[in-house]
Amino acid sequence: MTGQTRIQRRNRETILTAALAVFSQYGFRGATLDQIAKQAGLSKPNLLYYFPSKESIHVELLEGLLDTWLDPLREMNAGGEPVEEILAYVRRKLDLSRDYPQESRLFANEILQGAPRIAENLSTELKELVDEKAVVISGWADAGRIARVDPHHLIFSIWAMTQHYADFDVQVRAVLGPGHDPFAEAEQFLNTMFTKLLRPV
Amino acid sequence: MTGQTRIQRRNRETILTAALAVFSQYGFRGATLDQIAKQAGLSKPNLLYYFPSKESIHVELLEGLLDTWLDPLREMNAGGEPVEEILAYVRRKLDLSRDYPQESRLFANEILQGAPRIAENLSTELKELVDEKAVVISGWADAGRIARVDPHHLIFSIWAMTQHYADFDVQVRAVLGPGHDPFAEAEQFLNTMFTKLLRPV
DNA sequence: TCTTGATTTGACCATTCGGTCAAAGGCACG
DNA sequence: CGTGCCTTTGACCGAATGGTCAAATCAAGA
Repeated sequence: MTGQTRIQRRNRETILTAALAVFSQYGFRGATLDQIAKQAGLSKPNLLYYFPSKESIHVELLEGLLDTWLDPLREMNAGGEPVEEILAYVRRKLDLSRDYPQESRLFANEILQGAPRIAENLSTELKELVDEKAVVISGWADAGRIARVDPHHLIFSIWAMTQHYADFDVQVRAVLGPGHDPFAEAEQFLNTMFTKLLRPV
Repeated sequence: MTGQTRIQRRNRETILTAALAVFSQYGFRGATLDQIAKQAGLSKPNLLYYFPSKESIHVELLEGLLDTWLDPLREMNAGGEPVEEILAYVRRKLDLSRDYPQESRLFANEILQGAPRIAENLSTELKELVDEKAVVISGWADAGRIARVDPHHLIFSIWAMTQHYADFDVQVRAVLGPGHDPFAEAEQFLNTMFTKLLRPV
C-alpha cells in the first residue's frame, strides 16, 4: 500500500532534505527549484517527477514539521512534578533547537511571512494543544505547586527563548565570540530562569 | 551639503517605507522591485532613479535600523537602580516590537538568512555594545544588587522574548484567540519574569 | 516666456523563474 | 534475450526577474 519503490523513497527523502536546507535559509519565495535540485544532486525535471510543484515540497515539509515540533509539549505530563515537568519541556525544546535548527528556521520563515500555509493549523491544532496545557499549568498554580503566571505567555516565553538559539544562531555566536557553546550555556541559563519564575511563593 | 531636493527626500522616504513592508515579509530574495514599486505608487524605473539597485535599498534600510534597534540598550545606565534599569530596558524593547514590528521582522529575516549583509556589524558594533553592558550587569551582580546570571544570555533572553511578539505576531494571536492584547499581557508577564530572575537572594 | 535641469516612464533586454514534454536510459522479470 | 515500466534529462516555454535607456514631462528661475 506504500506504492513506493526503494528509489522513490530515497529520492523523495533526498529532495526533502535539500529543500529543507534551501527553504529554511531563504523562505518559500526566496528559494528556487534550481537551488534545491543542485543541493539534492538531481536535475530540475527530476524533482518535478517526484513532486508536482515547488509548493507541494514546501507543504510536505511543513506538515511533517508541526507534529515533531509540538511533541515536546504533548509529553508534558499533568501527573508529574510541576516544576520538573516544565523544566523538562524547556530542555526538550532546546534540544530540538540544537539538533534541528533548519526545521526551526523553516518554521520561523513561515510565520514571518504571515503563515500563509499553516495559519489554519495554528488557530486549531496548535491552539487546542496550548489551551489544554494551559489548563494543566493553571491547575498547578491553583494547587500552589508553582507560582501563578499567565500560562499562555509562559509557553510563548519557552518558545521564544529556545527557538532564539536556533533562529538567531549567527547573531548569538557573533556576540559571544569564539570559545563558547551557546546551547550548553543556554541550558544553564534557562534552567535558572524558569526555576526562579516558577518556584512557588 | 544634503544635495537633496524636497521631491528627492519625499520619494526616497516613500520608497524606503514601501521596501520595508515588502522586505520584512518576504526577505531580500523573496521581495521584488515590482512589488516595492507598486506599494510605493511609483514606476520601477523611477525606483531605480533614486536607488542604484535592489540591494542598495535593502542595505540602506538595514543600516538605519541597527542603530535604532540598539538605542534601548545604549540607554541602560550603569548609575541607575539595577533591577529598574533592566526592567526599563525590557519595556523599551517591547515598545519597539509593538511600534515597529516591520523593522523587527526585517532584522529577523536578515539573521535567518545568515546575516550576509550585517555579519560584520554583529561581531564588531553589536558585540562591543553587548560586552560593555555585560560588564555593567556583572558589576551589579558583584555588588549583590541583582542575582548572578550570565549577562550575555540575560540580554539574549530579553531580545528573544520581546522580538518574539513582533516576529511571531501571527502565531501569538492565533493561539491567544480574539479579545487579547498580546503586548499589554506581555508587559505584565515580562515584568514578573525578570523581576523574579533578578531579585537578589 | 523660454531654458535648463530634475523627474518620470514606456519599451526593451538578458537572465532566471516554475514548469512541460518527448525521448532516452535503466532495471526487473519472463 | 526482449519487453514493459520506472526513472532521468536536454530542450524548451511563457512569465517574471533586476536593470537600462532614450524620450517625454515637469518645475523653477532668468
